[in-house]
Amino acid sequence: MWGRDMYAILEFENDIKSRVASVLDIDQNDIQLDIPGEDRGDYALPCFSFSKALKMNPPDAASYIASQLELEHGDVERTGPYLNFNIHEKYLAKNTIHGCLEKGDRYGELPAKKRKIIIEHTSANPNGPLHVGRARNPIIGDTISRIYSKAGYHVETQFYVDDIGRQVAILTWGTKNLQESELPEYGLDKIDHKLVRYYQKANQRMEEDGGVLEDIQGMMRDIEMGNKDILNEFSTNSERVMEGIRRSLERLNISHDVYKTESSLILDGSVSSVMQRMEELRICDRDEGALYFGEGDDRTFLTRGSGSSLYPLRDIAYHIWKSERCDEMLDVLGEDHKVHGAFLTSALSELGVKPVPRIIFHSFVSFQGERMSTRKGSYVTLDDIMNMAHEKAKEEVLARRDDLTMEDMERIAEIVGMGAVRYNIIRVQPEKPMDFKWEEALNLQGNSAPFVQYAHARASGIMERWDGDQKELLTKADTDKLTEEGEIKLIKKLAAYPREIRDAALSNAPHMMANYAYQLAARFNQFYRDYPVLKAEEKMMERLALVRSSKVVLSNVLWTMGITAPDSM
RNA sequence: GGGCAUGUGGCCUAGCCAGGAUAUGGCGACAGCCUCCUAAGCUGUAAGCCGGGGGUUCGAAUCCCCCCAUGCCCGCCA
Repeated sequence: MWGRDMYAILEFENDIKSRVASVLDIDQNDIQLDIPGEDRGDYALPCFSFSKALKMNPPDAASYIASQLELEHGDVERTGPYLNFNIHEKYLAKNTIHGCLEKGDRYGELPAKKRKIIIEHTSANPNGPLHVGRARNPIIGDTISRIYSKAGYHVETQFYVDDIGRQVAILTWGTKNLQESELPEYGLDKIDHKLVRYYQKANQRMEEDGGVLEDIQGMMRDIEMGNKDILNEFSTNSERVMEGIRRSLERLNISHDVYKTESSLILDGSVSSVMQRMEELRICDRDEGALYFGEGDDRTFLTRGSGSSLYPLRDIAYHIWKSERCDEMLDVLGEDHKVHGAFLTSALSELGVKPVPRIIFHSFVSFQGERMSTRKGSYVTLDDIMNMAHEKAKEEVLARRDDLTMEDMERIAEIVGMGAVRYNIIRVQPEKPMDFKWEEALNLQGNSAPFVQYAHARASGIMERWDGDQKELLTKADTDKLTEEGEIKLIKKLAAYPREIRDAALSNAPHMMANYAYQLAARFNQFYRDYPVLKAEEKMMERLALVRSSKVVLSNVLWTMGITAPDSM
C-alpha cells in the first residue's frame, strides 16, 4: 500500500541526497540538507565542506555539483556557495492534494515499522489531584505517543501506579485516623480533591508527632509482610484517587492503555527475583544489610536494612516487565529523576536487559516563582486551570456568536479551552523551565490552540457551504491550476507535514507539532484572506480541494496534540 | 561544594544535537484593514552586543573552555 513515492517531499529529499552522494562519492547519510526560509527553496546545501575534496572554491564546488545533478522532480540552482533545491510545484501540488483527499485522517502517517514501543508517562503518586506542574508530563507523554503512532509504531501507553509507597501510606493513615470535621472545606466536589485533604493533614500531623511517622512506617512494614487488610486499604485509596486523576486526564483526551501497579510486582515475586539476579551477578553490595548498586557517592539503595524493597529496585522490576513486552521503551520523567534515570539505564544494561529505555526529561512548572507541592497545598490544580480555560473560552464564544444554542456554546468552549491548556504546555521544549501564568495559560490569541482551531473552523465553514460531493474533488480538481503564490505556499506547508511527523518522532520533540500547526494555520489564514473560494470563477474546484486538504492536515496535526478540531467556533 | 539542565527584543518562544546566506514567530505597544467564504483573523512600524569572556574555524546563537544567573538532584523518600 505504501509506495516509495508515498510523500513527494520525502521522496524529493531522498533523491537529492542520493544523487549528491553519488556525485561526491560519499555516504548519503553524511549529507545534511538545510531547510531554508520559504523564499530560498525547499532544501539547501552549503558547499563549503565539499570544496576541499573537490579542490575548488566553494562557489565552484557548488556549480560543479549542480552541473552533475539531474533531479527527478525538481530543479537545482546555485547562489554563491549554496545550492538551492526546488521541487516542481505542479508535481508537489498533485501529490499533496491527492494524498490529503485520499488518505484523510491517515495523511501524514509513515509506513508501519512493525515495532512496539511502550511509552510510560504521568505515573504520578496517587495522593491527590494533578496540579499544573504535574500536568506537563501527561501532555508531553500523550503527544509524543500520538506522534509515534503516526510515525508507524505500535504504541502502548502505561501509567505506573505507586499504590504501596509512602505517599499512599500517608494518605491511608489520614483516612484511617482523621475525621472529616477536622479538615478544611474541599475546593472541588471530586474524589481526588476530597482525599488530598487527608493526605495534607496527615503530613502536617506527621511533622508534629513522631508517633504518626512510626504508625506509617509500621503500615508499610505490614504490607511487606503480607498483611492483606492494609494492602486493601492502600489499594482502595490509590484507586479512588486514580479515578479522579483519570477523569481529569480524560478531559484532555489523555488515557493510558495499561495501569501497572507497584504492588503487583511485589506480589508476583518479580521484585525479589530481580534482587536475586542482581546478587548472583554481583552487581550490588550490602551495607548493614541494605542492598545497594554503584559506588561511593553514586550508590543507590535497592532495599532497606530490613530487606524490604525500595523504589529503584521496584522500578527495575517494572522496566524488565515492560522490556519483555515491547521492542522499545520511552519514559517521560520530571528532571528530578535524572539521577534515577542514569541509575536505571546502567543497572538494566548490567542485567543485560534490552531494550534500555530512552527518557524524555522535562523541567518543572513553577507557580509564582515556587515549585508546586501537593504536600504543602501550594499549587494550581489541573482541574482548576481546565475550568478557568472553559469559562474564558465561553466568554469569547458568547461575545462572538448569537446564533448558537447554549449547548453548542458549551461544547465549543470545552473544545477551545482544553485545546488552549494543552497547546500552551506543549509549545515549549520539554527541557525549558516554565513559570505558570494565568494570562499565558488562558491565552486564546496568536500562537495558541484557538488560532489553529479557528483556521480549521474556517475551512470547515467553506466546505459546509458548498453543496457538491466532496468525493468529486479528487477527479474534478485540476491541481495544475493552483499556481498563485499563496496557493503554492499553502501547498508546501501541507506537503511538509509527514516530514514534521518523522522529525518530531526522531528527536522526541513534541513541541515541533505546535510550531508546525501554527505556521500551517497562518498560511491558511493568508490564503483565506487573498483568494475567494466559493466565488472563484475559474478555480473553484481546485481551491475547494486545497481547502479540504488544509482541513485534513489541520485536523491531523491537532490530533497529534490531542486537541479537537471544531467545525465551528 | 559536586553533578545535570536552562539563559535569545519589555514578556514568552523557534533555531542549538548533525556550525553556514539578512536570528523564527507570538504577547504587549503603535499605525492600519470587516457593503466580500466567521476580525479568536490579516497588513505594517518600533524593539536583539542570541547571559558575559576567551578559544576552534574561511564562518559560531549553534562546537570547546572559563565565569555569572536560575532551576533540579546529591535520603535505607519516590
